[in-house]
Amino acid sequence: MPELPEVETMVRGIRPFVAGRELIGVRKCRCPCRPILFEPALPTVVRRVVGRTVLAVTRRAKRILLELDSGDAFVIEPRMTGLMLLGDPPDAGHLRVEWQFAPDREINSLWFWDRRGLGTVRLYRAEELIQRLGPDKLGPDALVMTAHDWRSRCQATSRAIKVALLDQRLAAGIGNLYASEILHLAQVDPARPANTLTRREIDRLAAANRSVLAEAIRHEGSTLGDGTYRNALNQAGDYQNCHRVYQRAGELCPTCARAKICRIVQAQRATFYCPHCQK
DNA sequence: ATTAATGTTCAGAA
DNA sequence: TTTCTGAACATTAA
Repeated sequence: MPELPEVETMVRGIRPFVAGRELIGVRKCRCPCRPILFEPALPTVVRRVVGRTVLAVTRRAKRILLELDSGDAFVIEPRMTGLMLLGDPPDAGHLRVEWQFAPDREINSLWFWDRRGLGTVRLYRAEELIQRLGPDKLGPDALVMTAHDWRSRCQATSRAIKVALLDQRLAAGIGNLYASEILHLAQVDPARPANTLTRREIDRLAAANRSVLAEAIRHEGSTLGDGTYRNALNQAGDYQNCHRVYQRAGELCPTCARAKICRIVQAQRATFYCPHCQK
């Protein structure tokens, strides 16, 4: 489940090895699963990128961008189980794409590995980037949202705040795991309609958002029970050990120690919260 | 051995 | 316009 902290960790992991390198090839791997969604078709991609240099490796919400000196950019969406890898993959059977760089260093390949195969790799022109990833489509990045952003965005919807947090137009980058964690730290009931939050509560939400995401990045993301998420060198993250509520139903609330963590379902997704201290 | 659950995004319906 | 539902997919737990 790569969310913002996991994708940021991937970007930081591959950047030193990829930025400034010249591409000499891109290929789809021969994995036994269905081929990855690749746009445009691979021969077109190859023609447009071979011989180009990767100027920058950046993150837009949960997407990874490889920005080329031609103005084109690869936009990679890991979705559920996608990983960007420099080292060995968790298993060789789900490798999807290989980017090949001029063979002048120890690491000359970047891989996209994806067990479930929901991830996508696209090549956008500069003008397409603005159109398809611009603020109208993507919303402000959760890592840099201000308290003022939070106030205006929360006011605009009557959906439950937990459900609204998953809307990438409201806060780009938050997913199901961090939504529960952020609301618990902010002590806000996940079922509260977003537009009923007080100014004070929204300020707590903004602060909790920032501290949870920053701390999760510091721990290189969360590797859950299935062990899918890995950093660029195929190492697990740490933040699952810091989870306050996520997948901790039945455990005592770490804040109040008076109630047990509950699991409910909102918009067909699991939510974890403390019924005592989240109001 | 079926069946449910997992989570992100998008298309399409309400 | 806004909100909701289901599909895409692979793997595991029940």
